[in-house]
Amino acid sequence: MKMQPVKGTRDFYPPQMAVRNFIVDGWKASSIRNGFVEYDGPIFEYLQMYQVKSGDEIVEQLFNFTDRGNRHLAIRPEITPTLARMINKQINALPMPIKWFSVPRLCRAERPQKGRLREFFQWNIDIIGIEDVLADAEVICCSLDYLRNTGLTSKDVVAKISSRRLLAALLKNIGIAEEKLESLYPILDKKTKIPVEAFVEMLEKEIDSPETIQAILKLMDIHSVNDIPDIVKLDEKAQESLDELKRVFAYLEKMGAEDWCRFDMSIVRGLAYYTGMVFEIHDKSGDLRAICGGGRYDNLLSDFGGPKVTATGMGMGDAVLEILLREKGLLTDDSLDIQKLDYFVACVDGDLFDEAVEITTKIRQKGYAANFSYKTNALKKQMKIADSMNAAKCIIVGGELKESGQLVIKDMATGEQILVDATTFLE
RNA sequence: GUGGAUGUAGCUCAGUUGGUUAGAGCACUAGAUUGUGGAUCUAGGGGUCGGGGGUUCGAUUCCCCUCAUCCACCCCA
Repeated sequence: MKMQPVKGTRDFYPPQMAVRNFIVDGWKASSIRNGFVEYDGPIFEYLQMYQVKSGDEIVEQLFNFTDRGNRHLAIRPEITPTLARMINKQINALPMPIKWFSVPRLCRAERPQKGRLREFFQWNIDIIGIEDVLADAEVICCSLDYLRNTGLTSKDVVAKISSRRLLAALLKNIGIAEEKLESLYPILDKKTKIPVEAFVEMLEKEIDSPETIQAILKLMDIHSVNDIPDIVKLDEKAQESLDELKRVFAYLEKMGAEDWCRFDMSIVRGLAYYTGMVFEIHDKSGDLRAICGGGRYDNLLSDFGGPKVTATGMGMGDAVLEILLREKGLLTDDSLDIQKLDYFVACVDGDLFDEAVEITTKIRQKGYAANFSYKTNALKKQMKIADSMNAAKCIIVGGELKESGQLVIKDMATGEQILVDATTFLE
């Protein structure tokens, strides 16, 4: 019976695994540079955990199942709920602030397409317990820090930043009721993704007043924080939110990221739980979906039964990132080593085969990466294998060992070879 | 859930106005006077032409169904 891989999944053969490691290692290095520590949780949780903050629609996008104890479970589609659960559980013991990162493997039952799979990896960083927007700026900077380290520049990507709090205050100012906001966010989120007519049409379903719709259109067209007071009257709350957003940008400037960042009213994020700063990083050509997204979610921990603790964070998936890095030539198939050896042991004399195995074992016991050929075929052949395995050095076990107890050690990069005493070398 | 495109070797693809044993490059294996890698050359293995049905003397080619993949919608934590 021919078995097929499941839709939307990937097989990581060694070359693809090298790519995955390249990405994940970069994420981890950036996290550590920026002072985050790693955590992880289970790959499945109670289904209910994902229903708390999202509706039943989300459940259709989940891989869920029932275990033998009739527990309704789901494979994690994101790790933030797990994070909230874990932090709530130990909230009194954990030193604040918490700066944690994770690279969870996630699954969502969506239809696969470019940059979107059903199983993927997502880098998450979160800062919990810092109310100041300094934490928001730091999250953005850490994301950019990683991207900069891959070789991307501010010409390639841009962090688009806005504020849910500001948006809410402004919408209220133009006469939108508090309870309307939640249903409006997903529509506003589409502003730049669909034609204006379609956007207006969607708004008309929610809002009766044509003047209000016009006001929204004007609002969504704002491109600079400084233009806001000219377009909308600011009440105290809006002014506060605006000042806060300006402080985010001030911090970003101090962190040297101003070239990479800009205010963008159209960044809303579909998700309901964001309460403050929201951001997405996009490729500048705009052909790809968002590279990463995140923001402040001050109510999530309390929504999960904990105390009210402030939090901000972001997630970056591996699929879009890989496409972008390849497009920019920053990741090519032959730029990554699949294997690296300190030594390859080549045996050219059938009588010495057991010796060669012993020698390899001793080298391994000394802590080096070593491999040998399973056959004593032509040296030429074995050199080729050594080369394909990326061996730094090749040890030749042959006549010299028989005659004078010596080994030939060839440096594969320079081609130079030396004779060493086998016993001393292996001590 | 909707629409479009594509399925030929491990990979990227050619091919056939319907006609004998279906090809190339890369990869793999083995060689090129048997102790020296990255190159070149030679040879070899590997395909029920995605699957099923139909038309036909004959189908990889034409028709229908099906499955899969990719792309765009929907959605996107």
